[in-house]
Amino acid sequence: MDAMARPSKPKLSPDAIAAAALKLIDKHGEFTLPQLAKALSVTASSLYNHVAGKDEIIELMRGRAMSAISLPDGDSGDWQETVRQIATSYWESYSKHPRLIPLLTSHTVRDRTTLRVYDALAQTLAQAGFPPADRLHAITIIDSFVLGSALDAAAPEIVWEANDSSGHEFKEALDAGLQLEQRARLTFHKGLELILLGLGNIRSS
Amino acid sequence: MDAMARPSKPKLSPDAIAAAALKLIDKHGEFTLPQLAKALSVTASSLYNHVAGKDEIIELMRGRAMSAISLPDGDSGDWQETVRQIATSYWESYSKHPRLIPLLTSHTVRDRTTLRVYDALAQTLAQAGFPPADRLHAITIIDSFVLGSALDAAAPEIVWEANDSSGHEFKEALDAGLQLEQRARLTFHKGLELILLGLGNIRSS
DNA sequence: AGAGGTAAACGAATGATTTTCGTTTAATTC
DNA sequence: GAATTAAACGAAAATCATTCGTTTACCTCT
Repeated sequence: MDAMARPSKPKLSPDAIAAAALKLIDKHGEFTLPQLAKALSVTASSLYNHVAGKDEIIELMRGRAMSAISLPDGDSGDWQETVRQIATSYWESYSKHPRLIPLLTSHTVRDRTTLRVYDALAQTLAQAGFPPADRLHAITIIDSFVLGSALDAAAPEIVWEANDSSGHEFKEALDAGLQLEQRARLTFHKGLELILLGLGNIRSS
Repeated sequence: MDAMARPSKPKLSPDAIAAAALKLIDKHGEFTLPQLAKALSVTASSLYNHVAGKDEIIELMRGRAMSAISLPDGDSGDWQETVRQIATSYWESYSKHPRLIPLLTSHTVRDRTTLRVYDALAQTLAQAGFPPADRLHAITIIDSFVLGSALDAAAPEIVWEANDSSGHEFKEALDAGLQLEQRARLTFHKGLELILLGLGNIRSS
């Protein structure tokens, strides 16, 4: 029982690695391979038996977040309701791990399940009568807003910490705000409604 | 002329460092101190005579991007036009260096000029009659969308590269798109108009 | 004009990180 | 039962951010 060689049951798996990494991200906002290895009671080099490297671990975490998005099965008849469900689930999934987002933004998408979301949106909008060009605009607008909102939720509160030189109009607005978490959710929904309304107007023009 | 000690004219300055770093970001999407030092014909340790470290260099780049945003002087009377100008300038500034955004998102804001933009928005909305709570919502929605849109411009085209398993509705939408650069700008403006319209409706309700 | 202090470069060294490689041993397959 | 594969380890290389001591130019004060 001295030199640990191959164990009876594998101690690692891509999924276990991703889960442990995500736990570190949630707690510290970052992770290193030594940290991750220690959390898994393993050496850093052992990880390479299951993943190609750090980049792949990040992609695995993206996959976890994206596959948690629930997409409607059939056509509900109300495209706005369908888009609302997709976008909300999208946002909620990322908001559960806000500190993961900065990692993802500096990284090229290689994940397969990611496209699933765009496909669902495209299909819904197509059925609603959006021509191809408008479809792309709508998807991009929604995607931008969801990502931006989630990023906003990830940003530490200090971002909004008004200093002495800032006008009272901004301070006043800040005081009216709720806690960060509640505020982010409420603002997202307000913005989403606003966008859905606007998209409806565009379609019928 | 052997051992380079203090030169007659300083070879470095915080501004020169930030400019060189930004050039590296634009080209490679990242930068290391050895790279940066080589670009400036200097050793890495010399940088520490002008900046506190890598974090401060990133903050300097944020400052460059934010101070490039032009804010309207007085009240134009049309709050929507004013917000449009601010948001557009905001977006344009970041879109000139799209690959900088991921760096900034994983970083706490320490920059002074950043608040200037939020202040201008708050002031404009206050004059337009938005109560404090609505003001915060509006600012957050705009901020989220601008950042998300700029991030979208930063994402490499591969993000949208539909694979075999994706539905034809999405592929069709992609084919209708222009080049990445043009499309990003057009979509941003469409989305912005949509939000401005929605904010107007909210206000008068 | 000379002296003392500060500024700004360098090179070397430190500690952390990602990644690769060779070795060992358990499990599986023929 | 022999051979191959899988999965751990430890050691070592490459790169990075940062610190430190040294050297020398510039500036100020007397």
